[in-house]
Amino acid sequence: MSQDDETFSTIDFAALPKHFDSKAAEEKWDAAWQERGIYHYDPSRPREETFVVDTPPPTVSGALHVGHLFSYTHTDVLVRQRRMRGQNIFYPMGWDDNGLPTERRVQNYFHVRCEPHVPYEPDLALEPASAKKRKKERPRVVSRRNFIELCQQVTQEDEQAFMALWRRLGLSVDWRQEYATIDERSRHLAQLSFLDLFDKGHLYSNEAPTMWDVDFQTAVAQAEVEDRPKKGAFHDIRFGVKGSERSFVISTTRPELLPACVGVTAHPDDERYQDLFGQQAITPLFHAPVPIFPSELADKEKGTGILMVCTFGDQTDVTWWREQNLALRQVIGRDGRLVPVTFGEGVWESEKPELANRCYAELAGKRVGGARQAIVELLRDPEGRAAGDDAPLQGEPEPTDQAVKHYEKGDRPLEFITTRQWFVRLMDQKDALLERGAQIQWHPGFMHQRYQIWTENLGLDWCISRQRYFGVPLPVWYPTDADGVPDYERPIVAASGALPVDPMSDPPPGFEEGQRDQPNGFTGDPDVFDTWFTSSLTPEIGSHWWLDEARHARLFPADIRPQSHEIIRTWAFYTIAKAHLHEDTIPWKHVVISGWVVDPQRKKISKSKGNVKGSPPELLDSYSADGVRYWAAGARLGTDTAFDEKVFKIGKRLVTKLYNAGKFVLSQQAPRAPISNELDRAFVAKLAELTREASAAFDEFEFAKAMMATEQFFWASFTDTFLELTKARARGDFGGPADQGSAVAALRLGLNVLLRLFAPVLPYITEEVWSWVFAEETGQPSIHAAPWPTEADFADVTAPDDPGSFELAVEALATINKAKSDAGVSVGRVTEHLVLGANAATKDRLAPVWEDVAGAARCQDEHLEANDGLEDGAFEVREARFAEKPEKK
RNA sequence: GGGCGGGUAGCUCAGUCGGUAGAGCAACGGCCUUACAAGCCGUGGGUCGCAGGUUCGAGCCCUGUCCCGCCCACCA
Repeated sequence: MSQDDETFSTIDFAALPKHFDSKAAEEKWDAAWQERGIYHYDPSRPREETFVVDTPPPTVSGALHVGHLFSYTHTDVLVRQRRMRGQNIFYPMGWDDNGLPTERRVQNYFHVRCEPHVPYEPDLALEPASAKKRKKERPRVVSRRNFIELCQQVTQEDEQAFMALWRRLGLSVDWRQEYATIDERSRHLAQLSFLDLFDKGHLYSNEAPTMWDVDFQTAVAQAEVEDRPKKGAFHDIRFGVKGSERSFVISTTRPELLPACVGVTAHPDDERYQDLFGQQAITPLFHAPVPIFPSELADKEKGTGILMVCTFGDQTDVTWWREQNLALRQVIGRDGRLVPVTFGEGVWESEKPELANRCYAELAGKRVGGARQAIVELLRDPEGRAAGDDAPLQGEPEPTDQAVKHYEKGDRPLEFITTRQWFVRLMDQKDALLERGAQIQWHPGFMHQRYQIWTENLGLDWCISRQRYFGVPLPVWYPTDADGVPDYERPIVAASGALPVDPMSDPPPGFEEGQRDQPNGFTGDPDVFDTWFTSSLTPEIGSHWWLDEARHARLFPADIRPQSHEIIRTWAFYTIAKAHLHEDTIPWKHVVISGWVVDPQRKKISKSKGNVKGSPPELLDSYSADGVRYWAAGARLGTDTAFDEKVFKIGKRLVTKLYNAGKFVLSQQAPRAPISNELDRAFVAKLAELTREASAAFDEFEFAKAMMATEQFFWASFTDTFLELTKARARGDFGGPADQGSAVAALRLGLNVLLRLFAPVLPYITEEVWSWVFAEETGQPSIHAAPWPTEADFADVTAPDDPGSFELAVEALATINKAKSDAGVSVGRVTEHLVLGANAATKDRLAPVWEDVAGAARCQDEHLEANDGLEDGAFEVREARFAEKPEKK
């Protein structure tokens, strides 16, 4: 590098490698950025200068896929632009290692099973289990605390790998702000959240029918439920009426629930059944008398219009059961099998207990599917009838398509099973939560509706307890009476100073460990939280809510929550609910929703569908981090994007072009001079316009628009045109030192500004080129700490005399190039003689930039002629003679 | 069943206030040109899903409709 006051400082062109080594640059610059701490959050700066990101913690249970690269790049692009605008960035990274996927992995990896009731082993040291061991030996039983420690051990390796990938992708995360959803602080805050909600009266526990997964054997929340299409069949079954010859036919898709029938209902206006209301129906096979009542919820058009109410077939059954105060006959057990019961005893009323028990013996112990087959056979036998002469089953089952509720991670339909669970009251907060949603800005705006619809349709309080082992324990114990029976109505909640606690290994306040599960002692609640109970605190985990009030005040509410749209009903919704219930506020100002990466068939790319194309490391190797980021940044928020390798290639090409253009511009030697030439000033005016456009787009979170405008300008207005037009003058082929200096100054300003406009999307190549000259010249060692371009960058350059002179020069050169193309000669061929026509006005306007056009066309003898037949701004080559192809050396 | 988003060149996508349809890639033709052949110059390519309506004028606004994707819905 040479430098003095008289000339521009330049690079030695020949000293730079011919090709840009992106992988080496990624290693070099990542290390430099970490070392300089340019991503560090500065707690001393005020809140209004700070931009707080509530980063989604990726699940640490598998590998990251291309969808992660996509959406995390979006956030990073926004963050980098804000950083250049001078904001103090808080950009943490969390790891979601809390939940079922990790639980499964740890079980497999160490060949262990968690059992909350066994004691903690402080010195437990396990090795990964061999395949042989997994096959031959029974899994080792460990305490919940040990299980959590094993999890942390397993996830640590993955977290290292994830971090390496994120850093290579160029995410400008402050790694000092790392957290995991199972780490001590997250457990602490999740339990604090429980305590606070408990104190405020937003929590309750009760024993009630809850959606239950029979495989995982846990309660699940409404948000974790999805409908799946399933083939079912209507079974028409004849019921009797007590003390009457009357009968009626109900239609059901779940005949196996017949023993659980506790009522019959029809619409109050249904004339077919009005005479039955108030009477008792008799079920076939089990001959249980059940009340017949009217209900607006019954649909006259569905089935036969009259239906059986069971405990429990669906949510409506639960409603009827509550409203009508019906009996509870729970036939399906927690494992999904029909439990043994005896008809004629207790709630299991029957007018023919002997027949009922004989029939039920065919069902007991079977799963739902088996029981259904068995009961259909029983129903074909006239012996079980409750009315009429024929068999209870009327005709053959009629196939139908149904939508059946499933746990999103489960395989079998959910059942409603009565268990004791903890709930957060949300049904009384719906209006308030809708109002909170309206206070947040959603990008794109229509995503707000997803939130609204979900909130409006919310039908249940939030069930937060899970009968799993790995997770954050509920900080609750129950006192036991003299018989050792727990009193669930008087829960003992942990003291806030003692958190985090594990009630299965820690005693509650005021008790000794020796009193555990003893009469007049206590028992620990073995359940853990729904993972969303912790995940919904990510803004508070980042801000250290309650643990550091001053920090919390500076970081909460956050500015942006980036996330994908399928978890609006879970992550976004619960986070809003928590901030509302805890602090009576919104958790963030903006929600930024990325779309999905889809395959050419428009299906979401996911590992389970097997349509994942390239692994992230492969993509980064093939196309460089900048190339991958280019692809991601080209997608608007909320819009799905096709996985298209062509786009990665274009990104890589752009990186190469920036490298080459940078080398060229920064190796031009010339006397220092202000930007004075007409063409240069016209170019700068366009550059200023681009800057305004890109800045405005970023203000609206529209990074794709900003990048595409910059890219368009870079090729069409910089490398292909301005650079070609000024090349000869920059070399000093004509004009004086002022003209030459003006050209080089404008080229450098153009490069400098374009690098900064590209920097949020292409952090590596822009930093590389920036480092050659601009870092020292501007005193900004990193482009990522340099200011985002503004009007101030162009303040010293006076406006062009003719704002259209740049376009005229481009058009004139294009006209000459076309003549060369038509003549089959390269644009580099010397033009020995040229007569260019334009109308008089256009000719006069072109005059100030004509030398540059002629220089770019390599003219030796050029003439401009008036030709009033042409339109304004149009040119015509009237005479041209090109040099012979030079001899090859 | 309700709602949201999309449908524009072979492909991926822009399209501002309603004012003569754009870019890149691909294709085709030419070019080794003192930054770059990982490049450059040029050429062709459209019933804007379909049908109506409003308007002097519609890719854009209104109505209907088809297709794709997604979200939601009490599954008798």
